[in-house]
Amino acid sequence: MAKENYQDSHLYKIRHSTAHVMAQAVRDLFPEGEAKIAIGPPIDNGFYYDFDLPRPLTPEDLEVIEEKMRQVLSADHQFIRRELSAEEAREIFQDQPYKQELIDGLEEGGVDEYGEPIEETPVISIYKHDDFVDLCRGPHVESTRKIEPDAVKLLNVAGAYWRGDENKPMLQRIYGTAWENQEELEDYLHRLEEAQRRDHRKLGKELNLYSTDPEVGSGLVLWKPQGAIIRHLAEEYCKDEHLANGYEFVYSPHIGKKSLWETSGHLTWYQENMYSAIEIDEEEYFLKPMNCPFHIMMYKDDLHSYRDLPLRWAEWGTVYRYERSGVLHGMMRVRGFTQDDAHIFCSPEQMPEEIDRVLNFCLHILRGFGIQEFHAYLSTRDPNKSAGEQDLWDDATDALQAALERADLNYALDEGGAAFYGPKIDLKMIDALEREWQLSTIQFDFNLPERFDLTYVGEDGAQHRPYMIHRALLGSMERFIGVLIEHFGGAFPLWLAPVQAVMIPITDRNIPYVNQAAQRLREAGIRVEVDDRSDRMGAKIRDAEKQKIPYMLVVGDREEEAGTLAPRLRSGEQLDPLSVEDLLTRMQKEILEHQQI
RNA sequence: GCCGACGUAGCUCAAUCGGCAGAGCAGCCGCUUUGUAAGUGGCAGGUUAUGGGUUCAAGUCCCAUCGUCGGCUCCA
Repeated sequence: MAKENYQDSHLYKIRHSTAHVMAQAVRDLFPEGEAKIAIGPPIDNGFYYDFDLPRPLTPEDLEVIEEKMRQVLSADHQFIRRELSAEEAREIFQDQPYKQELIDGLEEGGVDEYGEPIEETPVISIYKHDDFVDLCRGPHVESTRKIEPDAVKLLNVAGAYWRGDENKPMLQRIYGTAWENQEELEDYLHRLEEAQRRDHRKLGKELNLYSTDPEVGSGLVLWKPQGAIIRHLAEEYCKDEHLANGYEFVYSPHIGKKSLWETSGHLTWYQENMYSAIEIDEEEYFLKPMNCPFHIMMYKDDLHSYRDLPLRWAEWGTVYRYERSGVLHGMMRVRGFTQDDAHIFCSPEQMPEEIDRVLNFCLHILRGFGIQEFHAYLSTRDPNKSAGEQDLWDDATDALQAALERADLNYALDEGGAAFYGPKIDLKMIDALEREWQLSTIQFDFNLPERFDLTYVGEDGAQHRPYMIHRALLGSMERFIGVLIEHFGGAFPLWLAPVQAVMIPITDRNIPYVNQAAQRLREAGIRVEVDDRSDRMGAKIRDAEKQKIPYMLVVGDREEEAGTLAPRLRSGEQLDPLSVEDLLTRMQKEILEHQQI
């Protein structure tokens, strides 16, 4: 739903109004004046409200609050708007320090009551329902009667900084959801449950793809065979495509001397995200948080002519970054990960075409994995923290924008969101719970070529500064496979499935025939297993379904006599019996499909 | 890092008020030879995350550490 439509919708008003009712209920849970209320906007799929309370809220509190809300909602309390002066508002909210701060902001102008910047001069208004008054721009439903009590549910309590600033007090945030009717609420809760089934952490365990261990360390992923084969296949496909698209591969070490990271500026700008120094022979080394300095040193090892450019150097480079403990998340946000990194060195003239190439290559790769939907962002310069000449920035930003438009991508502008060293395009995917994860990034760098004094000899015989583009298409193997697990809900397409087919003999009599057929498939490169346990077929099918194996090949006496296999797909669909050769043809065709996009 | 919740067998979970650590699945050993989502009997499996404390007695209460989850902040 487009944001504008949502903000004008009835549902938006319902959620906004429900947030007020929740704040009222929370206020009533505490002695007068002890509950300080902050802000409570509608969000996608619900609303929240932030409070500063004398004690932490418990799940039991949520039930009490919900019950109180139902009482208020089943009565007919009008939402009444009134505009007033800052002076009068301060009087009304005299025991509410957070509201006082909001009123100050509104009076100064330039921000709305949520602290978001706005163009127009804000009008200060309050909304009152029952005995609860809140500073609010609205809009609201006419009356609490317009909200269905059975379509409201409080979900959880979380911490949130006042005004999103980690130097400000930590408040308690209650998340809730509200819908037009009970059926919609239940649909939503059902969708949430479904989404949780797709969580890569859950599937990672069920499908035995990866693990982590406190003894190894937080945010360090152990790729088990079933996960490693998926990664291997993904890498193999990508690497072949890189070679076919004008890239060369390089390798670089995992550590580098302190002086390297001083020159690159990482020790100045990035040290808090780096693992601490390793000292040996009175020399300090650091684990690499990025691959760029190494690729740059390789560039510097030779004298380059304009005829050599562009150079496209790729590396599946494993980097280590200290991520704060609270941000770690399954495979999606980790401390050690392998980027499908590349650096492109080109002349200024080549730059627009290179950007185009990279973006198209990126889209090609993602489509090869069946990924069609993502959110594209163009991040532009923050004048307060950036290196490089403005006209260089303008050229680069124009090139990125032009490439996005030529590729016919919808994108959002993230103004001032660029890194200090250059503008960028990011592609983000959403996970099962609609959280965004950045995968692809195409970044300009006006900084490192300067710092390392990179040059090439131009047609004119003079030294010129090359342009440098950092890019990662999958982002990191950890995050990408994590996203992919959720994208497919664990049911990987045939080419990526760890086990592509399982042979299911109905009786032990059929095992020799089945082994023979399996051998033929294996020789043809199919990853096949034989389930020769003395279990019933039904149990074997159940296990294969749980492992989301694409092909179940049932063989009983009938098939054996006819020289066929009876395939069942994981969708439950049963195909007509096929000979091994016909099955192989079918599977091989299906395996290659992803490359023909 | 911050706020909150949580941590019991490989997995999913029980264990009343602080009073004998238990089940299903998975595993192993049998029996069963099966026709499209769980055949059946037995065996084994535990320093209740780790370390301290309170108590006659701790999975349960307290403290610390580690880890996980939900958010926030961050994400060159």
